[in-house]
Amino acid sequence: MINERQTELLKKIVEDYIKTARPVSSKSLCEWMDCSSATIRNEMSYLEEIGLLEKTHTSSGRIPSQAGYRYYVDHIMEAKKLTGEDMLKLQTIFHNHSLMLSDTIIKSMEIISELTSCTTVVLGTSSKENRVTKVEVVPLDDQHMIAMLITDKGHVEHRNVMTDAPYEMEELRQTVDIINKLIVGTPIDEVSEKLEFEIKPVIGKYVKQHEVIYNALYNAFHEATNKMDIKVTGASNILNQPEFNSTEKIREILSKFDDKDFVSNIKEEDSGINVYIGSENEFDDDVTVIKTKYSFGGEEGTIALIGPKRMEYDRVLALLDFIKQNIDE
Amino acid sequence: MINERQTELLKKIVEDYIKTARPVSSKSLCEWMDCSSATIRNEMSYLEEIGLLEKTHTSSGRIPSQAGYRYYVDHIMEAKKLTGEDMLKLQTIFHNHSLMLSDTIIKSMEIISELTSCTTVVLGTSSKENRVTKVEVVPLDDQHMIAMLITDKGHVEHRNVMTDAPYEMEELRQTVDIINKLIVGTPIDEVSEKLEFEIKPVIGKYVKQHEVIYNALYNAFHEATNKMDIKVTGASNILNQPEFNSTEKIREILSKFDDKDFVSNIKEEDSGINVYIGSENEFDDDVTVIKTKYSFGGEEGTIALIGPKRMEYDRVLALLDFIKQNIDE
DNA sequence: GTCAGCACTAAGGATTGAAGAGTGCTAAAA
DNA sequence: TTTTAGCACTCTTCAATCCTTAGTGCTGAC
Repeated sequence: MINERQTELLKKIVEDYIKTARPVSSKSLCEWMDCSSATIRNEMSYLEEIGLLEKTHTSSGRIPSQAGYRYYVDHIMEAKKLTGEDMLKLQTIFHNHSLMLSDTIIKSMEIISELTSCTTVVLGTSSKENRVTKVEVVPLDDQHMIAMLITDKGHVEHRNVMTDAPYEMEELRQTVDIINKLIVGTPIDEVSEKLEFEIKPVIGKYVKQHEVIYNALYNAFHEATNKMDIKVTGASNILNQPEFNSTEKIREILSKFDDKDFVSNIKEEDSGINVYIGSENEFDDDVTVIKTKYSFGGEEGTIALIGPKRMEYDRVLALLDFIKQNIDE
Repeated sequence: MINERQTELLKKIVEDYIKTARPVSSKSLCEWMDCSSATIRNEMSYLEEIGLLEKTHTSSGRIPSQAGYRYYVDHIMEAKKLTGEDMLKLQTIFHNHSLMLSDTIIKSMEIISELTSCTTVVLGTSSKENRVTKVEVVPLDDQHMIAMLITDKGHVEHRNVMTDAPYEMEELRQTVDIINKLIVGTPIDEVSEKLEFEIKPVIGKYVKQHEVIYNALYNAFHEATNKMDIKVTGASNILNQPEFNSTEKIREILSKFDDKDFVSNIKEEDSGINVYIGSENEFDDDVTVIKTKYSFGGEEGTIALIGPKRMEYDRVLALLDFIKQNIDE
């Protein structure tokens, strides 16, 4: 479809534009291509014709179109090694073993956000593979308690619970015993169901105050097994990018970052590292979203990076790849 | 210092400016004050002379100066009741008892942020009054475990821990038993100390693998008792305010919101609801910070609201007061 | 296929002019 | 002594205009 020289040219234009954020003119490439600007213009107009380049106005230089970026990412760009500097910054975090995995991920994404002036998102859920290891309830007073749920993969959720009426300690103990006997080993996405249809009747049989205690605990565990952690880091870093210089655009993008339901849509299904450029993503036509799934033990989630279409694809991919590798240890 | 008519005038100017975000002209107040614009100009120029008003340029209308806002807040503004609408939106949250307190606070601050187009901050710590109720450790495999610490006021912290070398289950159990026997009742700010100087020697005496297990647990509990929760909500809402219409300003403010160390400085010492206008706060000369301490059971923290100096002080104060009241139940 | 040359286009910046919204000041009226 | 009408003056805002500059497209020759 496009010959070698055109490929080289496209590569150069994409990379120049990524670096400078200004349309690339034919003249600026004369020296590099060792020919006149007219020749380059001929090639450029061909690349424009087939949709890989575009102009911002009739007499401007060329910038890559969405398809141009796509072609660059798919066919031209070479995988890059991390620079020593980038690697160093991340490694110190992964070598700090006292951090929880989720904190490690969040911290590294913070760093990536700074390194690349993009915004990063970490979506965590505990996966279906998690099974309940233990349920623990610590009473506080006669109407409050803490309910904890621990899974075999090391995930912990806890909720402060208030009952609608005072309860008896002994009855609470009984209830928890029953739950523990019946629930251990249940995959967490089946916990609510199991509580309602299998465990509730048993409790009803043995415990007097079953209504009050069961309801409170059911709510706590139901919530705990259905929550999704969302962490957006470095939302302001993306403002360093010259394309976000209108307050309108900023408002638009940032309010999307604030919208949890919207952000949680970023969740990735595919297992590789995938690049969604412009309209290919649901987020905004002016950004590129790069995302990948991770899973370690029972923690499972998506990490994503959001930046201008004009982003350093090779570097960003190298960084994400490094993180992904490290999560899988 | 200023007579009644001047007070009325200042009040009107502040409130008009808060509403419209435009300098208030003498002519626009003629009808309201039932006199000519010249008379109003005379009064205005006096208020300017004593520093309560200022102009944006020689022939503009007047806007309140920082001192003007201060005077308004201290001497003129009347406490306002919440409107039914505002109250309704908040009440539904406070009546949902299945939420943890901290979630309730965060949710209500989200709503306030939206209602007022300000950004809100919730800083939570578990106070010194929290005492350890129980320490629980759940082993995952021979090098991983979950360490949990529960306080009498219902605060829970947990960490996934990895030891430097494999450990024996039995030894872990012994260690945890010892810790539990000695640590219950300790105020959480003394936990690290107690572990190091009183508990470590005992463990050393009875447990073979004490180094490996103790170190891992010490790190977990040390971190857990020193952490501070920071939650910034509605950072993008503040962008609706017309004063934040330059990308420079936006960048400046938002990057401060992203800086956790900076945000944690907002912590409030005083117990009332306090208003810090412009240079009175550490945040930025162009904003007002309103903050107050809350404490409920052992949870203690600060809630703050950050917006333009031109904010609806009466409404914001009423909203914060309502939350404060509700936290204290 | 490459290139020099030229006509053409749009953006960006500087300048100008007119309109509008205010003020300050002064002298007269109340 | 306070209020007011009137006027000169200041500054902002907006649109129109002009110039410069950085590009392109095209053509015809090499």
